[in-house]
Amino acid sequence: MQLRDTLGLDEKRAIIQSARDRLHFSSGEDLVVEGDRPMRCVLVTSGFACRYRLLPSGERQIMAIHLPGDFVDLHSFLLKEMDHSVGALTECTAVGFPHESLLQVTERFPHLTRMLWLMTLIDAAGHREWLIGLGLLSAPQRTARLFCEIYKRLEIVGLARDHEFRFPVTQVAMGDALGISAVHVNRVVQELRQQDLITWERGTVRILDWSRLVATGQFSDRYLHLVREPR
Amino acid sequence: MQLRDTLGLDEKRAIIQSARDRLHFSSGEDLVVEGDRPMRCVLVTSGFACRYRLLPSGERQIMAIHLPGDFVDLHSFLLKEMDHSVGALTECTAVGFPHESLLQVTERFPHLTRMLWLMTLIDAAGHREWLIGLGLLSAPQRTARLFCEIYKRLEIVGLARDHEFRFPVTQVAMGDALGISAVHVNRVVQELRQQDLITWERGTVRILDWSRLVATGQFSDRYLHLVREPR
DNA sequence: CGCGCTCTTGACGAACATCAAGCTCCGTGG
DNA sequence: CCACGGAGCTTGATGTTCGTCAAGAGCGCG
Repeated sequence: MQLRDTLGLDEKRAIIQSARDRLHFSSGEDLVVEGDRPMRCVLVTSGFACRYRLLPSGERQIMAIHLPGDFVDLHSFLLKEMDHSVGALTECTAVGFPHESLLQVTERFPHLTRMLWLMTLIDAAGHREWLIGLGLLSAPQRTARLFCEIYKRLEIVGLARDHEFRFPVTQVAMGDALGISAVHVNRVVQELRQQDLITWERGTVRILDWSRLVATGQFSDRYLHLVREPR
Repeated sequence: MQLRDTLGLDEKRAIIQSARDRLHFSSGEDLVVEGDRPMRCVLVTSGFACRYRLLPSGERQIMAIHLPGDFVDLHSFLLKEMDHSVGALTECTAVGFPHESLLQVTERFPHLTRMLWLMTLIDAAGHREWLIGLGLLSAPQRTARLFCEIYKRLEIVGLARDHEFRFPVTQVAMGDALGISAVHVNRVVQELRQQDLITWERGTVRILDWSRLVATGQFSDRYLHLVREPR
C-alpha cells in the first residue's frame, strides 16, 4: 500500500489495530469458498494462494496467484457473497480483518479507504492482464508472462532477487492458471528451458534471461501501478 | 447502484451534483486511451462501449462490454493512469464526473464511497466471469454466455425485455471479445441459430430459448451481486 | 519396499486459425 | 433508377496449436 501513496501515522495505527486473528492454512486448503459470506477479509502473510473457480465438470480456472502482502478477499467486504474460492497453493499464514473493523475504518478515514479501494483496483488490473494472456497469447507466451509476473511481484515485496524464486507449484496448477492442459505446460516449460530462458527444478525457478523472457511474454509492470502519488 | 443498497437523499444529491459535462462519442471513437491520465470519470448514458487492449501485433482483446448506467473508467479516479482503452462500439452519450468532485464525495460520504467502490468490485467480478469464458469454455459456450450476459444486464436497466435486444455489433468485435477469430464467430453463431437458441438479424438479437442458452453458456448472474443489502 | 504423486514423452484427434473467394446489404452519386 | 463500392457476412479448404489418452520414469513418504 505504501508503494502507491504515503499513509499517515493515524492511518497506519487504524489498519494495524483492525487486524485480529492469525490464521494458518495447509497446502490445498481453502481460505474462502465460493458462495461463502465471510465476516472478515484475509491478508496473506506467507505462502502462495490463488483465486479459482470450479466448473460442474470439475475443471478449475485459476484467476490470480497471491503472494504475501496480498489482501485476497478484500472485495468480500462489500460484495458480501464470494463469487469464487481462494485456495492455498502452498502452506500459508494470514491475518484476518473483521468486516466490522473495516467498516469503522471507512467511516473515519477517507484516505485510507481510498487506499483499500485501490488495492482492489490493482487486483482488477491483474485480472485484465490475465485476460490478455488467455485471450491473445500462445501457451509459451502466457507461461513466460506468468513467470515474469510472479518474479516481479515477489521482488517488490522483497521475497525474491537475482532472478530466482521459490515456486513450489505443480504443473497441474500451472495449467489451471494458464488455461492449458498439464501435459502442454510440461512441453512448454521444456521449450523455455531449451531456449535458456529459465530453469525450474525442485520448486525453484531461475530466470536466465530476464529481457528475453519479458519480450516473449510481452510483460509490462504498468498494471501494478507502482507510482507513489496522492490518491 | 440503487439495486445493491439504498442511497440517502443527501447521497443522491451529492452524486448528481458531481456530474459535469455531457459527452458524445461516435461509433469507433475512444472514450479514454491506454496511458491517459484522465481528470474525470465517464458514465455511459446510451450506447455500447467496451474496454479493450491492443497488442503490438494489432490484435485486440475486448475485456468487457459496457451498457448505459456503467461507470466505464471509475477506476481511473485512483489508478490515475489507464492500463487499457475504452472505445465506443456504437454511438454513445455519457456524463463526466471530475476526479476532484469524486474526491470531495469520498471525503464527506463514507457510505456513498463504499457504493462507488462496490461498482468497481462488480466490474472486477465481471472480469472474473470473462476469465472463466476464455480459460475454460468452448467457442459456442462463450458465445452463448455473452448473449446471456448482455441480455440480463440490459434487462436490469430496463433496456431489454421479451428476450430481445438491439445489438449492433460486428462479428469482428464479437471475435475480439470472445478471443476467437471472426470467421469462427460466424460459424458458431450459425450453430446457435440452427439449434434454435437465438436469431440475430440486422443488429437485433432474439433469444429463442433462454434456459437452454443459459445452460449452454453455463451462465449465472451471481457475479452481478443483485441483492439489496447494507454495504 | 512399495505406493502415490508429479513429471515426461509419444501418438492421435479435435477445435480453432488462416487464407481465399463469393455473397448480401446498404449508402452514395450520377 | 441504377451502377458502384465498401463493409460485413458466409462458406470451403487447409494447417497449427493444443487436448486427450496412455504408458513409463523419478522421487518422496509411509
